Amino acid sequence: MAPPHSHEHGLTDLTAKLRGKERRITRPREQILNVLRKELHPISAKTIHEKLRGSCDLVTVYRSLKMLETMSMVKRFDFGDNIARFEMVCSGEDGHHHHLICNECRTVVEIEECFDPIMEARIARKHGFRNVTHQLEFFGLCSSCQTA
Amino acid sequence: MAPPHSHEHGLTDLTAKLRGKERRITRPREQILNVLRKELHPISAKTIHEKLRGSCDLVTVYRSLKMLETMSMVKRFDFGDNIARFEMVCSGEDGHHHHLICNECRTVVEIEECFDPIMEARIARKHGFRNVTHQLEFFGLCSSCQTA
DNA sequence: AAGCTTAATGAAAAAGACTTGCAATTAGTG
DNA sequence: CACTAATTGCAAGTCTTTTTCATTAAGCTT
Repeated sequence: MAPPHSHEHGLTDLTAKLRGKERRITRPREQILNVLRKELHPISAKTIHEKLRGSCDLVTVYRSLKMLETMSMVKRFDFGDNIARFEMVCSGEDGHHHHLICNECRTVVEIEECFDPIMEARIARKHGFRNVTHQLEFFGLCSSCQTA
Repeated sequence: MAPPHSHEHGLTDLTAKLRGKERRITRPREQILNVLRKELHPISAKTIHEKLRGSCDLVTVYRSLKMLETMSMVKRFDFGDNIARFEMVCSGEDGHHHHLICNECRTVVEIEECFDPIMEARIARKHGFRNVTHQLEFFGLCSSCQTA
């Protein structure tokens, strides 16, 4: 049984997910997942590319991330600075959680609290929407940046 | 007494806010506020520029919006597509609210429900953050797009 | 293990949102 | 009316992400 947030998703899962779906397991995709597996917080395509130290093109990172996102293996987050950041989805979970970001130093903290799902369901029903999810991020000043 | 969400913010408020602050009331700024006043949902700089039909440069729209944002006269929203959208802040309010966006046709619905402020305060305290706010948007499939 | 089909990659260029530099303009003051 | 500094327009630049297309290589099939 995998511990929660273990980020142990890897080649095995990739193989399983891609099986039968005219999709291929490639070097760049493995490597990108390896990088992501070690990260505790969402990182950008550019950062991933840097950590890969030129072993594949930045364009491939973008393409792979998009593909992995449609396979629900990574989740995209938006911290309001026009840079998409990605986190590996733990196997068995849907990757839904939120972050608290320092406006000053951009430190990121994972948040376990969530918007009330009952309220979300009510909002969906009220407006006739289906498959409603939400994107929620918190912003503020971390303790270090309050004094500085 | 202004009705809630009346969007009646205009030249008068602009004058009041800018008074004494080495800032000027200019044609483009008035016009941008006029456009924004008529809108029910957040719109992008590009859209504003189009509605102004070339009466000022797109760059000026960007600059004005940034300025109006620092004056708390408009609020920036982020619908996850790397396009900043702006809404006029109703006088007397802080403009804090959320939206429900259709993933398919991009229809926008204003949401009055909000994330529990007590929970937000707890999150802030727990991690030693101050001045914590949140960005919350809902995404789903609107009724029209469910059938299509 | 060689061959084949087609998905995936790299490299360059493009797209798109937004910013910056700078000379020309103009708001608002005296 | 003149003057000063904020604001504008235009061009060019930045930065993230996408597209094009020829080349490479996954993963069957035999």
